[in-house]
Amino acid sequence: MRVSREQAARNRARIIEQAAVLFREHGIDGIGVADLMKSAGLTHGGFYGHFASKDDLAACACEHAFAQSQARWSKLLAEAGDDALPSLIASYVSTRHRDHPGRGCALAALGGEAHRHAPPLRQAFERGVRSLADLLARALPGRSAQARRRRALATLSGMVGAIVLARAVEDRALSDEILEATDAALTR
Amino acid sequence: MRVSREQAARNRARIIEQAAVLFREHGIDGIGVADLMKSAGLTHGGFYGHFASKDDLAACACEHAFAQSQARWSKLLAEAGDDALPSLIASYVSTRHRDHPGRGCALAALGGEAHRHAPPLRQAFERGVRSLADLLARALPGRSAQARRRRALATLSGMVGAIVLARAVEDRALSDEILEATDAALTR
DNA sequence: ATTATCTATAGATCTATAGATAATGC
DNA sequence: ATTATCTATAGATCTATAGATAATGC
Repeated sequence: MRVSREQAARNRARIIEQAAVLFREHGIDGIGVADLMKSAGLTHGGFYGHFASKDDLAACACEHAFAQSQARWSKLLAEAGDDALPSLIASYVSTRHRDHPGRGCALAALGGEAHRHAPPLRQAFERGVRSLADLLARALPGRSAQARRRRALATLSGMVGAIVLARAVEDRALSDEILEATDAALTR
Repeated sequence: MRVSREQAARNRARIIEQAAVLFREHGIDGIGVADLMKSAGLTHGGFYGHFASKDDLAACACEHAFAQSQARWSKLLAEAGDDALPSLIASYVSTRHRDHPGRGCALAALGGEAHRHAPPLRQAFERGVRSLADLLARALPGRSAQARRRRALATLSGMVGAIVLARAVEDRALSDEILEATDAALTR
């Protein structure tokens, strides 16, 4: 049963959206094409009409996830006035973010496996790091643009590392402690 | 062809050592039992005489990797005198570490996928975080033990995040910049 | 006799493709 | 007629197990 050209485009967008969630939750190697398509309400055979390969979709899904993060960060930074940066950091280094990888930052969810995948995916990660670091740099204090950029990259490292560690440990109390300590250090 | 009890114990140790390298390089889901056994010079059928499952080996391999990190950190901290902490941080947040995940920190290499595995593995990660944070806390300045512990957890977040991000991006210059900026911020 | 390892394979994946089907859009 | 999707499957994995083999260790 064929659908309209518009519906096909919506289907493609839905595959990407669902993949962006499921990849972040299970890892790129942790979920198959059949399950991705099922979660978009399609059968797996139709996949290759939309994407050249699973890695092609993975790159599109990461691009999508980074665009969402960028939009969210921009909005938070524009809204929050003087406390913009601390409130962005607090919302990133939070139990809510830790507990919902599917809707969270792709750097934290998939950063560790990015280097094992094809160039398009790694390039999506690079653009993601650049754009998110740029947003931080604009919001950070600092004499020169270079000093702000350096602080931005270091801050991003702390944010990503805190979520990775908080998700990795079993004990909730230790996990909470990692988040609190990192938040305090970065907003100091 | 059977081997002696001692040789079997050495074989088991070699499987764990090799697995600790290969898991950090390829991810736990990224390498199979057959390849792990081959790299230890054995056939895959013998695997289940040594371990209950692949996840059982993964927990042992992470435990082993953390023990190595702990030994390395202890040695660095004991040797380096006053500059102990900055030199530990510099050796962690380095291009050398970034470029050799197989011999590097398991938190950076496997932290992102730990939460998708069985409890024994996550518990190994928890013990790893605790022991490495303890070593940092002892080397950090700070009025109270609690303040040192908080600074230790935040420092660990920054170290792990820097390696994750530096490995994820394609461009070497950006990758180097992430490491330098994080090193500078953490040793400031 | 026990047991560490080997060969062989079952059973369950997973990516990708081939060909059929049926609705769109010229 | 074109094409988006479906069914079915090829071919390559991967974990785990069963049974055979051969050397150790009582």
